[in-house]
Amino acid sequence: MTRSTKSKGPNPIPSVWAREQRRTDQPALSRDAIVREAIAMLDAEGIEALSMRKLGARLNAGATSLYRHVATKDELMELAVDEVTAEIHVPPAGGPDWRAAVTEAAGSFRTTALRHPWLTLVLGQAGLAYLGPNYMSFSERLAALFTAAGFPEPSRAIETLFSYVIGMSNAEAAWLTTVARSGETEADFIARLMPAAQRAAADHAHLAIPHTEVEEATTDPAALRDMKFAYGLEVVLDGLALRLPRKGR
Amino acid sequence: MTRSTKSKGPNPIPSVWAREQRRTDQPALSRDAIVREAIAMLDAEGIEALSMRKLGARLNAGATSLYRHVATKDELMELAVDEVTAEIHVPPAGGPDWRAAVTEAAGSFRTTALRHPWLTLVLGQAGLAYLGPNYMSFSERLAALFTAAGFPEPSRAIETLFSYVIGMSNAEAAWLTTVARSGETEADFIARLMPAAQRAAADHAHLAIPHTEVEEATTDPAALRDMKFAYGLEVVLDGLALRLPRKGR
DNA sequence: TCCGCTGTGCGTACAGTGTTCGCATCGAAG
DNA sequence: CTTCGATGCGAACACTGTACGCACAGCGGA
Repeated sequence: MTRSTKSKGPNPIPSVWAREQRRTDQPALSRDAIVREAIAMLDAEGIEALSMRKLGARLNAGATSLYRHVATKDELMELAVDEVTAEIHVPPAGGPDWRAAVTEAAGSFRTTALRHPWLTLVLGQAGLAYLGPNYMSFSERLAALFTAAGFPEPSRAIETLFSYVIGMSNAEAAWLTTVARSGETEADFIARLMPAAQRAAADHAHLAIPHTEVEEATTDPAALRDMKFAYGLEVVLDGLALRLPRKGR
Repeated sequence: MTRSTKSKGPNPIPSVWAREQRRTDQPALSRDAIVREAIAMLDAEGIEALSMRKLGARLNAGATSLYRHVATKDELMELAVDEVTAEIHVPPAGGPDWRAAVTEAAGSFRTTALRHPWLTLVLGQAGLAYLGPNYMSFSERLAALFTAAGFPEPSRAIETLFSYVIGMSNAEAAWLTTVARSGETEADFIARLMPAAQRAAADHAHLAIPHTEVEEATTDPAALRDMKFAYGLEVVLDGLALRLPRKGR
């Protein structure tokens, strides 16, 4: 008994009293808490800053403890995607103005994608597997909307529209991520890069940037982005409207 | 001299003769060779299988030797993107049928993106920096095409169209990557997953998959994808055509 | 012929990553 | 009180991108 107490253990003094109580102030480790914190980290620090160790640290837990609630990091990302999908608002089907409803849904997707700039990246990385409940109900509501609008092949129309919406949102999110990393405001960032951009475009006859656009980009870049998105959205909606069997306008 | 020859060195016998000649059979290490091999690896093994060590090994070189020709892995990816961009064919501006020309350019982008399924991922990851020469000339040719077609704001039209094209291609590329990882043919993969998909859609009234589509998906899935892409492309082009000042049809 | 220089390859090392394994500890059930 | 399943976690493994400094090849000039 008087043998040296193998002092290699986690506690220098192997006494029950020296050991700290289990912390119950923190809301404990649970799948939901993990996903919530992961989303917060992704939003704040970007997609490549999220590591299981850092996430564990923020939850006052060891890195490997997370694996009791989540099979793998990829699965965690799927859960995060599904969680965030719930933020997208799709108006109920059957309203009088299908274009307004679809515009609302598309805009809601965009603002969600810009609030969580990693969303479209993760969505694009895995071609499948996103059959989470929130994602399913999002799809269902969209399908209902387009069916009620009278589209003979609603899934085609949805695929077309959201290819545009996702593509555009993804580009915007990537841009905003770059801006955020620079630490400057968007307008300052643009102003600083403009000379280089114009020098690069100098050799190409058709790439000149009109003065009015330079003006707006350095004044209210967010408004310019809003307008660009709205423009493309109208284009796609116009094209889709032509597929409507008469009278749907 | 009879002391034990510190056998920790790279060569067991530290003799000039034991050392192997510098290999000159291999075409030497150069930036171009590195980029070419990187693209080959990306195409064959996917984006997350590319590591500097494996790439070095394939070039009969040490991992860190690559850094003499390439500043960082991100830079290497930019170079790969630009290299691959040269494969996209954009018809010359001023032809009689702008729709056919734009359709050709969009289709060429798509096939390139499907041949290199990592393209859209990398494109989306960095919002900027892709001002490589090939990418610039690609943009220039597109701008020329849309300007000649008579669009008052060609950059808006291009942005709209390619948001759709990139969004759609990205989704397809991700899907094909998933299929490839399964080791099955696309049709088999679909057939195996269909029951699960239908079970998942059972609770949602508007998500049923029409029988004709199930039929085609399990028979000639590539043709179905072609058709979906073409459908959305026509939609967008119809919408764009409405912005043409009269007579452009 | 020799010297130094510059460009190139690379072995070693560092700080990180996702994930596995086995041990310690807990609350609840028998 | 004992037993058991669930949970936390330290250590370890096989990787990753990349900085650093040494070794050496070829070359221009003395």
